[in-house]
Amino acid sequence: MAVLSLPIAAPPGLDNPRHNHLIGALPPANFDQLAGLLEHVPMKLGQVIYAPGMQLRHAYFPTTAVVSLHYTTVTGASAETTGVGREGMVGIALFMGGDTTSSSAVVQASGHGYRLERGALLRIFKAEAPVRHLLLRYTQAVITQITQTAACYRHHSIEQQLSRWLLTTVDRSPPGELVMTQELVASLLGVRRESITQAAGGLQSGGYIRYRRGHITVLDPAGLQTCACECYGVVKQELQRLLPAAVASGGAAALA
Amino acid sequence: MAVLSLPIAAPPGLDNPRHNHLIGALPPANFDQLAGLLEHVPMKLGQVIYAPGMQLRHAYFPTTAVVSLHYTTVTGASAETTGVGREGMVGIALFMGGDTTSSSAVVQASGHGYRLERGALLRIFKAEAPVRHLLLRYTQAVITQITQTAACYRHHSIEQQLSRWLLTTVDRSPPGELVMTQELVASLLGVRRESITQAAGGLQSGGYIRYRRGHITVLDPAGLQTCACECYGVVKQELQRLLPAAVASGGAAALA
DNA sequence: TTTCGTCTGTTCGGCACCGAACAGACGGCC
DNA sequence: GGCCGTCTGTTCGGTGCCGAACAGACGAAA
Repeated sequence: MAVLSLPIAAPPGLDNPRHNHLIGALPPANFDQLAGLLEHVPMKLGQVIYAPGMQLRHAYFPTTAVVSLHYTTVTGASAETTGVGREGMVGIALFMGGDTTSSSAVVQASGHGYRLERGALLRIFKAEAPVRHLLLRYTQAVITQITQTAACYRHHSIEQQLSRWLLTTVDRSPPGELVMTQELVASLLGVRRESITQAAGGLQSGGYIRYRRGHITVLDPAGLQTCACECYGVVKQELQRLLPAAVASGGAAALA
Repeated sequence: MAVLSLPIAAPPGLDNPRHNHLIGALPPANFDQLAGLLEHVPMKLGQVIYAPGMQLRHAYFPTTAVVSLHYTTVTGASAETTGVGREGMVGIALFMGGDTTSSSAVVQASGHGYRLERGALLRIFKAEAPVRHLLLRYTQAVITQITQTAACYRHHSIEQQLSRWLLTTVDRSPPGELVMTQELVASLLGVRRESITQAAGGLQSGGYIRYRRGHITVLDPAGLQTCACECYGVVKQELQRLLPAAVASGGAAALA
């Protein structure tokens, strides 16, 4: 995966930890505890947040960046299991007690985020029940996402999966077009680039999306949802059920 | 899925909560707290522990039964995302805060287990840090399993997946043959019954397994592992790393 | 404007798995 | 021992995706 030097979406001065929905959903007292400990970080396309077995030292809370969590097989093939944008965090394994995972986390769309040092996270997770509940409910939502991804990989067509992935990624990203080559999308979904070309061609001729050389725009989210499998709606509804306080800024498409 | 009336493996009198590895890994003080609250229950093939959206009232700790957690699509197709035997528990959503899931849990091999009422589980989860740590580390292992299943569904052949599934299921079951038709295995893996017939035929002629009308015996676990993908080893190793105290009774095959 | 690298579109054969239909065989039950 | 339901084996065509190879097109940089 090539590391490009793209313009960063939001200038640091305008960014704010509360733009991350988990941070924004914290009770004021807990937010004040954390505010001074959060470190603003740029997150660039291709940057590896963690690799399999790597000891995590920080949890990351994206504001404008999007991170892909995926597993790479011994033969080099890979498949995304879930993604993280402003609605979530990277580094669940820290408070679950494992400290590492067999997956990797790579930045899939450049942007910004905030990170929190491991010790500080564990301290507040242990001491503050509201924070613990928030993070555990988010983890439950992540489990739903991975579960749905597994079923989706088994039963749904590439066009359905691409539609779902586009809708989900738009929900996680700042408004506007996605900066994303077909090659990258293919490697995230674990399929050939040509298959994405074909599926995307179909979606484009249907008027749902538009793309040109690495820039994808979703024109008709509601229509795109009719091309997607149920997985998009299931995951989104579950996130809203589990974290109502954290999803104030709604996604692109209404629920089915 | 037909509900058969099969002979139950272990007579209740000989069963013991500690046969479940999570219960067995509890510190003595916490075990004593729980012992009187655990209710011994038979778990019969096909029994639905929970369905999507159903409010959970108990967590289940199998001793000899095996439970399959799977998602069913709107078109009726299904795919297992993880399973639970004596190494784990059913009902993670209770302490994660969601209370329900979009998946189902169905008994895949008859046997026994113990169940714990929701309120009691939440009380001890909240009050006892050692119990909390144990259950969260188990949850982390489950996340690894679902992640691996997703990647496996994407990239590995049915024969590899069947090999992995057999090894995993043997690890979760009491010693001896598995009572399991090809039809049932197929519905768990989300493939056609004929595909299982073909893959199982290959494994049988290789001398790795033997089966006859619903009874499968793994003859050569180590050999079977060479037919399986890496997923089996990854998941097993991660379980051992996260829950060393709970995996005293080792599985069928040595790690690669 | 020209060049060149990257990204996208297209084609061809091949394979794994699907869908449906059917034959045979085991084993419980009367 | 014989019946019958269930489970297993086999076949056929169809299709979705893969693997590889190559042509064209956009756009940044010279």
